[in-house]
Amino acid sequence: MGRWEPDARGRLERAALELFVERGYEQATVTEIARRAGLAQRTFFRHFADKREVLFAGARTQQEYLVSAVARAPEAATPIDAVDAALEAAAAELQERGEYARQRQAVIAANQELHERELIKLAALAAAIAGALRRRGVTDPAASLAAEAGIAVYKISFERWVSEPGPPDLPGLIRESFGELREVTAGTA
Amino acid sequence: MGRWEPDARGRLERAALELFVERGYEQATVTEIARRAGLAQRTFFRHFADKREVLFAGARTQQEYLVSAVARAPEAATPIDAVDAALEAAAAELQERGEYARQRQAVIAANQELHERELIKLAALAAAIAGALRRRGVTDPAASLAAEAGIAVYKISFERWVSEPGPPDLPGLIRESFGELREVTAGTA
DNA sequence: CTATATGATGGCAGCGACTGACATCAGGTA
DNA sequence: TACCTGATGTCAGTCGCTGCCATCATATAG
Repeated sequence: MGRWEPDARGRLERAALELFVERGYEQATVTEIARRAGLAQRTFFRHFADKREVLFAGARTQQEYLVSAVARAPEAATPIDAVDAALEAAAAELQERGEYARQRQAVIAANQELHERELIKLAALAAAIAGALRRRGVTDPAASLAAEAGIAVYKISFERWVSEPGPPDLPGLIRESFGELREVTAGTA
Repeated sequence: MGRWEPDARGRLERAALELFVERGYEQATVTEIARRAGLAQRTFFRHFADKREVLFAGARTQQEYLVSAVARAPEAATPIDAVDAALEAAAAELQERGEYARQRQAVIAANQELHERELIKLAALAAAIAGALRRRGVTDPAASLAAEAGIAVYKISFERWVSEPGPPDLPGLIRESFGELREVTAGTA
């Protein structure tokens, strides 16, 4: 075997998730993760900006997917419907890697630092979706509001999905939550 | 002067904000902050869990205020109206310390770590508001959705408030944004 | 086939955030 | 006066993270 086994980045991601599951995020040092992947600590930080980032490598792909999904929604769709459709599509993708997603989410939920990182990724997602809506001609603050509301719906739906025992379909939960949001905001005043 | 000057915590908060404004969050070390407050580095970490937390000391007070404001909303108020009223009241309080708020927000906006911490504080706020709504008899997921939607409105309104040159009233911006959220979510489907 | 350029990696020193353990001091109390 | 309690100081040590330079594998030029 040569000095450079292929897919160093992927090996680091898998080694990290393994160690985080085995003994928790804080108890696993970067040096250990790198060693398990057959690499040096210094190399870890060449692939990931910091220790948390190793769990969020897929965020960029997900964001690009969501943005393109918003862009290709029917021209007649309202902003909120475009966001709904995009999130349901992304949820369907996610659900196929259900086991990985649940394991990863358990690690994140057990650690505040990771929760913070997740929130800022979701905020970036909201900003990207708002941008996609503006490119559809939606003006602010409607674009930002639709995007943030969509992310709120996604957060709540995802929490219900991981917490519930059986495997209900995530897209369905998202659709329901959008409906409930409509009822909640339709109030008086 | 005695060994223990009063209000060590407050001195640390002020020294930290000063240094962050002067040369940025990352360039200011905890040791420097403590020295400017006339204390040792170790004492800083007895008052604040970590370096970021020194900027978020008021979050707990704000959360208690919001929860009680939701609790004392008229019994007939819808969930979203209760959240609206609470946020407008909190915004009025905040606006009185407008100069401090803007300075603090500038520091936070310039640093990603601080932005992350702010987001998790807002998420905690949303959870607390949802709890207050449940105590009013609102069931989930309506309670969570109303709370998250409210926080989304707050985020967007606050951003507009700090970015705009003149000093428009923050409560008014929040009220407007709730109205726009209603229009956005009222879409078809 | 050899020399060289390029990119990925390793090793090391060092800074700053954070923590545990122990000593010290001010103020109150028996 | 002796003691107790809480806030602070000091010190050593771990870990995340970075800059710097050496090293190795592969590709390409010659």
